[in-house]
Amino acid sequence: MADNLAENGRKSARTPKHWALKDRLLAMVAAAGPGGPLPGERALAEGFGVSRTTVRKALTELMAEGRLTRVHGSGTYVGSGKVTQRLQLSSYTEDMRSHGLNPTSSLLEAAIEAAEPELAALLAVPAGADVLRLRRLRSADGEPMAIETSRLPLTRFPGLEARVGDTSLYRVLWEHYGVELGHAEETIETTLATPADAALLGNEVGAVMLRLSRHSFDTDNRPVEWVRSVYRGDRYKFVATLVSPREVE
Amino acid sequence: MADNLAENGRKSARTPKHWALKDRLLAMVAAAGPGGPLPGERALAEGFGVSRTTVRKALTELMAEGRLTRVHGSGTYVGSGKVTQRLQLSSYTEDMRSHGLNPTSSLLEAAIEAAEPELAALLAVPAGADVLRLRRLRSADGEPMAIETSRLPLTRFPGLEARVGDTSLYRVLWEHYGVELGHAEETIETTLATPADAALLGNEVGAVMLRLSRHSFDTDNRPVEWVRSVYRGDRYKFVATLVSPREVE
DNA sequence: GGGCTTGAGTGGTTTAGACCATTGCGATTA
DNA sequence: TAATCGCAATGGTCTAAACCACTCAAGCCC
Repeated sequence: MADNLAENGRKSARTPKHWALKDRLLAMVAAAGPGGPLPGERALAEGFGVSRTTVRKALTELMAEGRLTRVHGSGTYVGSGKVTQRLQLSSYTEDMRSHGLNPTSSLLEAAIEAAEPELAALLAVPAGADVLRLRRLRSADGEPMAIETSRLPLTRFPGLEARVGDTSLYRVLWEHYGVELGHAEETIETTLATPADAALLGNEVGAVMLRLSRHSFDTDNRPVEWVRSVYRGDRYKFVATLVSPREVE
Repeated sequence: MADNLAENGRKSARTPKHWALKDRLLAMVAAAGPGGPLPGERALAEGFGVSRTTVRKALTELMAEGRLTRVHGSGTYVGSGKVTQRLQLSSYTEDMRSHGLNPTSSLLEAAIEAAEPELAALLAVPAGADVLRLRRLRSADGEPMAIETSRLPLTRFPGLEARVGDTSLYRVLWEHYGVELGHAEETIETTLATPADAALLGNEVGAVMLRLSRHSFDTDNRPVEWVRSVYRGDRYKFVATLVSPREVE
C-alpha cells in the first residue's frame, strides 16, 4: 500500500490551489502593466476552472502584497507597489516632500480627555490629568496614507489645544514651549483594518495594516507625546537606520 | 421613499458580520484564559447562528492579531500575545537572552551562488561574483521564530564558507577578517507566508508575516551582508530607538 | 444641453455542504 | 505491558449559489 504517491508525505509544503493560482494571476498582472485592468472575478473563475471563492482568496492575497487594487463596483487593477517611509523624528511634511510627494494632513478630531492610568504613565502625568487627543488623516498626493492619533499632556503644554492649526505641531512645541525632541521609541507590528480604518483609508475591513506606536521624548528625556498610527500594509514599508553601540558584546 | 433607514448612507463604516463576531469571540477568549481551549468551529457556528465559513473568517482575523492559535486536528486555543524584538546591530543570541529566552539557530542551507546584478550592487562586488548564502531557522525557547537568509561577499571573506559553525557569524567576521559592523539600513514590511515559510514556522499558508531586510555596513562603510528575514506577524513586533538629527529643520 | 433614472456589471458578504488532513484517544492485539 | 489500529472530532480547502453594495454609462426626461 505504498507504491505510488511519490510526492506525498514528508511534512513537505503542501500548496493550496489558491496559492498556485497566484502564479498564473501574476502572469496576467505582468501582461496588463501598472494600473491595467484584470478580467472580472467570474470570468477568472471560469477561465481557470475554479470557484469564484478560490479566485477571490488568491486575489485577496495578491492585494495584501500590494500587487493588486480592487475597486468595488468597478474592477480589479494592477497595483503600484509600496512606498518607503523613513522612521525618523523629523516632521512628516518634510519627509514626504523629500520623496517628491505632496503631503496633506486633515484634523479629524481634537479633544481633551482624562488620562487612563496606562497613558498617564507613558506621559508622566497623574492619572486623570488632562490630555489632548489629536486624530489626523495623513495623505500623500491626495491619497489617504495613515491615520494618526497623538496624545500630549496639557499639564505641560497649557493652551496647546488652541494652537493646533495648520502649522507643524513640532514647530508649535518649539516656539511656544521651548520643547525640542530628543529621541523616540518606535514600535512596529501588524494589525487588521477596523471598519473605521477601512472607511478612512479606502480599504477593506480586515486588510493587513502596519501599526506604529511612537513614544517621543524631549532633549531632557521627558515624555512629549504618545502616537499611534496605522498604515496600509499593501502600500507602505518602513526603513530605519541602525547604528552600532560602541561595545561589540 | 426616504422616511426610515435612519442609520444608513453617509459612507459610514459598514460592519460585516464576521467582524462583529470577533467581539463575542473575544469574550470567550477572556473567559478561557491564556492557552485555554475554545469550542470547535462547528459548535461556534451553531451557537452564534452563523455559517462555519463566517466563524472561520472571524477566527482567522483573531489569529492574525495573535489572540488565537489553531492546531489542526486538535482545536483552537487562546494565544499568548506578541514578543517584542529590538532592531539593533547586536547579535541575535545576545538580544534574545536579554529577554530571558533561550535562543537556538539551525543552519538550513549554506551554499555559494553567483551574485545577481541587484545583489552584486548591494554587496559592492562585480555581478556574478561568489556570494555565500546562509539560510537559518531561528527559534526562541524551542519555538520557530524566523527564517533568515543572509548573503555575504566571498571575495571579501575568502574561506568564510568553511568557518560557518556554531559561533556567532559576527564574531567570525571580527576575529578572522577584522571586520566590525558600523551601521545598517533595516526595512520592514508585511508579507504573507509562502508554503515553505508555513512549513518551517508551523504556520498557515497566507498568514500575515513581517519581512525585515537588513543591509549591513562595516565601520568603513563597506557593505558586509544583505539579510532578509520573515517573522510571524501574530507573534512578534519590533521596536527601534530613533535619535534626533542635530538640525530641527 | 443638463440633470436624472435605470440597469448591467463589478466586487463584497454570507450560506450550506462536501471532502481532506491531522490529532488523539480508546479498543484491540501481540 | 506495550505497541498498534481504528475511528471520531478537529481544523483546512474548495465548491456552488444567492444576494448585497457600488460604479458607470446609456438612455430618458425636462
